[in-house]
Parts: sequence; structure tokens; C-alpha cells
Amino acid sequence: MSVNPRLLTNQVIKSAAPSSLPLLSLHRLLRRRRLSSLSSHLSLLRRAASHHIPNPHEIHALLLTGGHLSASPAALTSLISLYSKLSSPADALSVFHSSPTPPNLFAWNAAISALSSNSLPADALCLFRRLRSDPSVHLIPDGFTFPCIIRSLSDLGHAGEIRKIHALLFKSGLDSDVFASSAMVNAYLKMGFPEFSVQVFDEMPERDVVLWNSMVNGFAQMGRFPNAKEYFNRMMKAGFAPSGFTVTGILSVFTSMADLNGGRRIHAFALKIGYNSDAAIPNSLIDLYGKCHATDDAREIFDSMPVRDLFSWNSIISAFEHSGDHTEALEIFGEMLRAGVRPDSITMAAVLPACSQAAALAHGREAHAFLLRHGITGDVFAGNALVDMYAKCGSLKAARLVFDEMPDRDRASWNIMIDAYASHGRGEDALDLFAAMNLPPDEITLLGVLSACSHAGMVQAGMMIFEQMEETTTLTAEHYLCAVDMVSRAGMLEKAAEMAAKAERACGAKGWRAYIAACKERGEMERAVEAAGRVVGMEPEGSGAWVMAANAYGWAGKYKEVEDLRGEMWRQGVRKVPGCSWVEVGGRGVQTFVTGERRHPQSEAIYDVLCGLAGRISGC
DNA sequence: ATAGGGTTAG
Repeated sequence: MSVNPRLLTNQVIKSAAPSSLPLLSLHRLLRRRRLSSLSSHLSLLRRAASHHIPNPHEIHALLLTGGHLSASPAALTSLISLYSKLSSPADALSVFHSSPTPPNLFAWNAAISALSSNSLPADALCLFRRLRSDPSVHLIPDGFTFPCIIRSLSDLGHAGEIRKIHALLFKSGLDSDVFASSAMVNAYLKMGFPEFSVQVFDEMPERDVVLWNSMVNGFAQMGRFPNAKEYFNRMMKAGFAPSGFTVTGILSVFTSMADLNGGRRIHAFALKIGYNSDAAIPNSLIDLYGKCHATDDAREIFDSMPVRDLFSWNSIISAFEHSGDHTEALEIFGEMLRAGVRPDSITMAAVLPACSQAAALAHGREAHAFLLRHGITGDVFAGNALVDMYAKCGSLKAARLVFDEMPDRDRASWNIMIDAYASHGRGEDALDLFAAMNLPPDEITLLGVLSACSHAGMVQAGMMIFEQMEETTTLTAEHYLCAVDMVSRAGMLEKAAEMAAKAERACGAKGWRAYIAACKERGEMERAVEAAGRVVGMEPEGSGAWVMAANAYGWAGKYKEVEDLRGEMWRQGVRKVPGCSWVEVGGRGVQTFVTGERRHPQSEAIYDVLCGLAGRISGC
């Protein structure tokens, strides 16, 4: 069949559904024909960018040999933009620099954009400074330049520079430009200056969807959820149709707040808009349902997706992992591999904990080998997950080996390794590592160190560290608990009581409970009873303290006090709610039961089996 | 011809 190339080209260019024409034809065309008209070239370039044609160099060569790059500044700009969209900033820059005539503002902007949108903010700024200060360049940055520069400065965290650019925007008459302003709003929120964002937003005479989204999503990302919701509601009231970006942004708010119902409302909303073309929306829905332990809903979304990107796969694996279904997480990981999707470090960071939780060392080793094969070795997240996996699977040596070989370590790396030593009772090693740590410790580090001392019985060292911490860090209830626990276990009951009293403000009666348990352990019933009285006074509404106190009296043989306490509990309306469990038996409904009950018609048989099991457990 | 916003992880 013979095909008229010109007709085919026009078809490519005009085609409403770009994917309807195979890439191969486009490629073949490029190879066979010298396209005569420039507009065809440019349209091809645009199509190429949206189709991810693997070899832009071919197009580059065609433009070059056709003499278009020197004849047409527009072709030059398009080529820079093409390389930028294909994530080749170096190529984009070399086209810019190879311009035979001094580049115009279009070319400058395209080059700056190529750098800023490909994570090279410092280089983007460098080019911007040349644009402004090179005496041979007589161009003035415009509304296309500023958004890129604002984003670059924000990426670098240069707050002071952002203020200067903001002033420059006013001077340039661009203070009402929605593009520059949404970049500004975004930058201010990312850098922690919400009041400046609000100011920029309030002073805009006209707003568009992106500007609204910047407020909603910016607040969402800095964890100011009520503000994000506020702007979302205002946006709706103002009659703006939300875009896919709005949906994912506001969904992340409900996900972080674990607000399943709120999330479902947005889901319904997203269905109304129709989100077939945007994978990010189902991805964040999977995330929502995963975090809210609604894995069936997550799975349903996943199954109905026409196209699954890496995010999608990662989201569903994390969803099951988060809900504690490690087997299913590993199962889907296998499915992903069979589908030919290449996992990244995020996938592995989600899969490795599944191996650790299942204490599946064999699987974990496989995952490690997989990481090595796929060259995912330098990633901090994956490395951390790997260290944690080996530690949780009991292989402390392997954990330390991986830790030592990590090219970059963040605070979490150190925390995980210290924790690993702590949970294996290796106090000395934990302290050595703590001493070698070249990053400032955080609360988690200190908790790890403290628990290491506690588990290894290193009370002196632990106390010293704890006292230092009290002066320098804001301690949480967990720290106090850990410290009380440490001192109590060591039998230093006097000291433990002193600390439990000090910890009251941070963790209420919990410190006393650890103390009471230690007193019982050492037969110091008087102490236990005394503390129990105090505990009851502290949490009169909860039943936990009463039970603790009743137990303490019981141990001390003070049965009259036990009775009095029970009576008092009753009068005050405190009820001990028994822990309840349930089982679903062969489709005949759910049966609930509490400890020791004999209401079930087959009670006797059930307890027989139970005794048999208990016997077998103690037998081995 | 060139520009701004979102989703996955310990």
C-alpha cells in the first residue's frame, strides 16, 4: 500500500486524538522526507514532545541540516523546549548556546525554563543573572521569565531573594500577572510565609484555577489543613470548576487527617468531573483508602484504572502495607514485576517493611539482591528500609553492613541502626553509634538511646543522657515512660517514683503504672498501694487506674480495700469494659466473646480444644 | 515559539 507522506503528515498534525497514529509512521516520515515548510517542523516538534519520541536528536539533526536553526529563532526555541520536556536540560542548553545569532527573549526564557523545570535551579539563576547584567544582552525579563526564577529560588530556599524578586515584579508591572503570582504564592507557602501568600492572593484583581490551587495545595503541603479546606470551600463558592490538581490537593488533606467520609465526598466529586485522563487522581484515591484501611476500595480503584503508572503501583502497595496486609503487598509487588513495570526506590521502601514485618529474611534478601541488580543502591529511603529489614529479621550484622556501605545517611538511618541495637539489647553498640552520629539527634534518636540503656540495664549512662536531654530537648511522654521504665526495671524504686511524679504532666498516670508493675515485681506492695491511691485520684474517669489500684491492693492482701474500691467504682459509674474479640464461623455470622465466658452452647468443647492447645504450647 | 499548581516512602 502506498502512502502519500504529505497527507499523512497533515493527518498527524491535525489528528484530534494524537495516539491514533503510531509513532513509527511519524519516525518513518522524519527519516524519508525533507519537510519543506517550517510550520510542519514545529508541529512535529510539539507532537514529538507529547509522544515522548525517544530520539529527539534525529529531529535536531533535521532542523540543523535544513538550516532552520539559523534561519528561524522560533525553531530554535521549539527545539530547546523539546529537549526540556524530554528531561534533557544539557541538550537544551547546548542548543541555546549554539545559536548563530544572539538569542532573543523567547530562547532565553525557554533555556531558563529548561533548567528550572529539570531540577537545576542554581543554573537557571545563573542564566537569569546573565540575562540581567550582561552588557551585550539588551533584553528585559518578562512574565514568562519570572515564574521560572521564582520557582528556582523557592527550590533553593532563598527567602531573601524571593522578596527582592517580589519587589521587581511590582517595578515590572507584573504584580497582577496570574502566572507570576501563583509561582509567588507557591514559593511563599513552601518557605513558610503563609501571610505573604495571603497578601499576594488578596491583592489579585483576577484569579484563575491555578492560583486557587496554589493556595489550597500549598496550605495542604505545609500541614495547615483547616486553611487548605477554607480556600477549597471559598474556591467552590466563587464558582471555580476544580481541576485535577484541586482534587489531588484536597484529597491529600483528607488523607492526612484520615477523614474517610470527607475523602469519599471528594471522590464522588471527582467522578462527576471525570478523571479518565489523569492517573494522579486514582493514585491519591488509592492513597486515601489505603491510609484509612479501606483496602477493598483502594483495590477497586486500582483494578478499574485503564493505565497504571509507577505512582499507581506504589500507592496500592503502600495501601496494603499500611493496613498491615504484608502478604497482599508482596503479592501485588509480584504482579507489578510480571506486568513489566520497573520498581523504583519508593516501591522498595514500601516492600522491604513487608519483609521485615513478616520477618521474612529470605524475601528480604531477594529484595536486597533486586535492589543491587536494578542499581537502586544510593537511595537513602531504600537503604534505610533495608537496614530496618535486616535488623527486624534478626540479622544485626547484615544491617550494620548495609548501614556502613550507604553513601548517604540521614537522621533516620542513624535512628534505625541505634534502634536495632536497642531492641537487641546491645546497649554499648547503640551508645557507640550515638557518639559517632554526625547529625544533630532528634526525639526519636534520644528515645532509641534511652531504650537501648533500658534494655541493656545501663542505668547510669541512661540517666546521664536523660538529664542532659531534659535540659536541651522537649521531651515527650514516651521519653518519660522509657526513663521510668528503665529505672524501675533496675529496681531503683525511689528514683522511679521521683521520675513518675515529674512525668505526670507529660504522660499522666502512665509512668505510675510502670512503677507499680515494678513494685509488684519486687514484692514492694506498700509502695504499689501508695502509688495506686495516687493514680486513682489522677484519672477518675478511666477504669484503667482503678483496676491497677484494685490489683495492687489484691497483691498486698488488702481485700477489704479491694471491695471498697470496687464499690466506689460502681458509685462513680466507672465500668471496666471487658476486652472483646470475635470470630466469623463459616458464614453463620459473627460471634463475639469475652475472657472466661461460658455463654456459648458449645462452651465445653471450645475449652477442651483451648486446653489442648495450651498444653501443646507449654509442651514445646 | 517561551511561563504557574497535584499524587507514592522510614
